[in-house]
Amino acid sequence: MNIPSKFDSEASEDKWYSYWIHNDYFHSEPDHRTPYTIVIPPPNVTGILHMGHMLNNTIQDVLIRRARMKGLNACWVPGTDHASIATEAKVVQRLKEQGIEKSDLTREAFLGHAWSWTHEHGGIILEQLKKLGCSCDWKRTKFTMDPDLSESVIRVFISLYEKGKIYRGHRMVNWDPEAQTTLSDEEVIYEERQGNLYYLQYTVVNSNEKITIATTRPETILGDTAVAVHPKDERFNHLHGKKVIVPIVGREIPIITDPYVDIEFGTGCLKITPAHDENDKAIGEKHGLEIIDIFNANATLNSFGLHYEGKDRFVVRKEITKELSEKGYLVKKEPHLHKVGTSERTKAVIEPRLSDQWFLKMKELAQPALEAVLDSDEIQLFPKKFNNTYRHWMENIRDWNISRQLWWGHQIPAYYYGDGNNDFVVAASAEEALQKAIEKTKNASLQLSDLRQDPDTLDTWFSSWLWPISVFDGIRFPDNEEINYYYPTNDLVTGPDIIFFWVARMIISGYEFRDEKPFSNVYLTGLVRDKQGRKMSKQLGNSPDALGLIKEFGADGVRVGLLLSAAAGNDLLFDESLCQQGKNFSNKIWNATRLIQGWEVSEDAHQPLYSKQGLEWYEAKFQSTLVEIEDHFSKYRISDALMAIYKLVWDDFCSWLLEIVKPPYGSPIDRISYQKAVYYLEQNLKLLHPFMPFLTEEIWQFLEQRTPDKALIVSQWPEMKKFDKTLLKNFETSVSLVANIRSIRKEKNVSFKEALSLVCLGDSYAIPNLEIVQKLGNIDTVTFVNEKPSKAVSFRVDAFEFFIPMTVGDVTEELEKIQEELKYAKGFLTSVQKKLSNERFVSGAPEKVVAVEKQKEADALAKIATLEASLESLKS
RNA sequence: GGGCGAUUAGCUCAGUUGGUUUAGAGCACUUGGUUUACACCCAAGGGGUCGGGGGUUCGAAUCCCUCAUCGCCCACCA
Repeated sequence: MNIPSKFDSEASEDKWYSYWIHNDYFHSEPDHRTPYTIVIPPPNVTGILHMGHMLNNTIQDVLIRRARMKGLNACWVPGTDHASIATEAKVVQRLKEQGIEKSDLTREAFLGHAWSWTHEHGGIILEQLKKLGCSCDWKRTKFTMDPDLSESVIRVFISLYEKGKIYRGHRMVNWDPEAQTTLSDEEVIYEERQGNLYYLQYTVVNSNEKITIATTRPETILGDTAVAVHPKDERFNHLHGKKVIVPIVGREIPIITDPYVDIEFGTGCLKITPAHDENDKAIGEKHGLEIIDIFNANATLNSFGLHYEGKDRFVVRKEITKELSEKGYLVKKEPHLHKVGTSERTKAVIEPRLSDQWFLKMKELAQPALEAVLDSDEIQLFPKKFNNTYRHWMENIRDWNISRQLWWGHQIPAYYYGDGNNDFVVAASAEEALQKAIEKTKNASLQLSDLRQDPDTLDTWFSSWLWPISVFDGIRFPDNEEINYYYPTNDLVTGPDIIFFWVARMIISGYEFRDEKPFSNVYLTGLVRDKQGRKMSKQLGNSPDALGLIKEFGADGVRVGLLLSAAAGNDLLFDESLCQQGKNFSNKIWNATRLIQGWEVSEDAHQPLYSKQGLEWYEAKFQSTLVEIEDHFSKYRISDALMAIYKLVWDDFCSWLLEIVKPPYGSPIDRISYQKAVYYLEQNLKLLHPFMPFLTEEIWQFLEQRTPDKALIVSQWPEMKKFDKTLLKNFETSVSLVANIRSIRKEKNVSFKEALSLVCLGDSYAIPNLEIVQKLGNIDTVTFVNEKPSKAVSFRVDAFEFFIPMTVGDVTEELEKIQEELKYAKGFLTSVQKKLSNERFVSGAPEKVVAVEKQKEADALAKIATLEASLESLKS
């Protein structure tokens, strides 16, 4: 069969992807083999593929394909996450566009809309992953709101509640006024913003004295219930126990003393608003202050806002500043840089708000997870520097606010039967809840209709933290075959941005629910940035269209482009030229195949010595590279592994081996060399396959002569064998000779077509791979002499001198070249001798090191002698 | 405010516990190339006082101190 002259990536991608699917190569079932498992970081169900996903999933695919070829039972579980806030926000948005408010809908009706949105957009991203070539076990696709996974979440909630780990608390939480829900601490991003520090005067009751407080949020004075000063701040001693009047509101509030106040900051007087600041709340509790909440859920002011009622907090900030100024309360306003908490999802400014929420106690749960990473090394993070980040978070872990005021998600299985703080039970169903409620209250007359389920849902991460367990149904059936076989999984590939959200919590849940780690290694990728180092974002429009790239450069090209410069944990500055490089590489491999395929094989032809030498060398080269590659993989240095293969294929295989083996024009190739060339091409394809699955499968299937494996995807990864290192060393000498000859051709303008002679000084020097040198240098005769030829250009390899006879008009150039070499050699010798003449080096350094230095000295001396002799003969 | 990590060729990065050439790779660059796989190519080249300063050592890109710049994470200073 003839191979087409161009590689058609698009056609190949569709063809081989369907072929793999059709043959069920991605599917895994427990068997006698050792499992190798990866669970995908589930993307948002309605999300679309971006560069981060591409990088992340390419790495996973490389790992899983390689594992598959190594004979492991490779299982990559795909799936999606319901992403409560993000999805609910999108659905609310869409409804708004249709003129429907969420508040107009019943919970059931809203969920109906959310599900249809999910069905409409859900899974698009999984289809996109297929375009990339991801070999996920699609039959195992999971969604965090699948019935089995949902049931697992509810069970876990109940079990933690029963263990006393989950409690309901009235706390200051992070309120997102846009999504109108609370957020966990991790979902709040602090941004530095330019604001103002407002200095406001409060009049002391029954006095003309005024005190000045400083605040960044003048609108919150409406909720002030005290002014605090430091007990040791003598400026305010006379005011202890007095009261002041809050401007505009006219409320009298006490002056209290608390060491929390920083004497140095602002005026040393701090207004206390317990409803809207966590510290103020603490001080308020300590001093028994009144709590006045001035905001509605959407951060407009409520009736405590007086004439500002109904207006947004930021509008009020402006307007109240004006009023305060007009009425003379505002002393001054100065610019002030401070951090503002914003919502990770909606970007809205977070409002600290007091409310009843569900919390998970973390301190004890975190302990085994902390030890697994930092003490026992049961779980390793790559790169290791993230251990510190991990430690810091785990050691300072705070209780996790797991309730969200959303409808899209897992509804909290708590059922209220009364209005008291404790009038609820936690149960898997309403019926069960009724039983429990009756037992608890001893009130047999309770009806289902008396129960009211908590309207809140659980934080999305409260379901994804179970992912490695729940996808194998290990929560509901802790002893099932699948969980026992696939768990713990092997590698997790994700971004460092979700190390707390997800990675740490999965480790926690793994130990809590399975008493075992969820995975052994965590590969943390970097962020994909644009060429200028900016984060890729929709607003900047600097995020390339993922599928467009695949179309332009081929999935293989894009994969290679992404991986070439993606060291673990390092951000990747993405540039399309990287994909171009990947595409060029595809082209190179394709053409190498075409070359080999085009050879005519002769059964009679003898194998030339150069082919034999070349193939023997390549065997050694391949093996030494394989060692290197395995080492890179073991350290998760994926890009280094790829680069090693890239050089092996491009330089060693194409530029050297194929040029060596290539038969002269018009001649056929001998059978042995041909078979070996094809064999090594196949070996190369195996190494390449995890990185470039489509191209390699296409070529593999083209080759007539094949190893017994049917498809490359399930072929066997090359075995490591012993190899002869001297072959490599000798070949380097040959390479050096060839390079020198080529260099001389270029300098002297001698065409490659013109054969040259090579003269070697000395009679017994065995030039390694002489036949190869002759072929690649186009050398017709080689002679050994004891006298330097008079008309020739020279070069030196190791300590030996070679000549290429030719009429040299001007010896100046030759002289300069030798002098240059001499200068270098002498400089080198000096540095070596400096070391050797140092008494303390000779006595202090290890013997081996000294011996090496002595050898260097001897070599340099020999080379200098040669060069000087050459100079002499040229000058004479 | 605290912690962590970086700083090596024009760009992106290697450089393993200090010692194999006077520091490497890929890309880019320069020069030459219509040889019968590939110009998405071939060949040959140029390019770095390893951020600055100080120290330890026989020997430092590598260890210590210090300064500078950048990045990330964490933290309740109004």
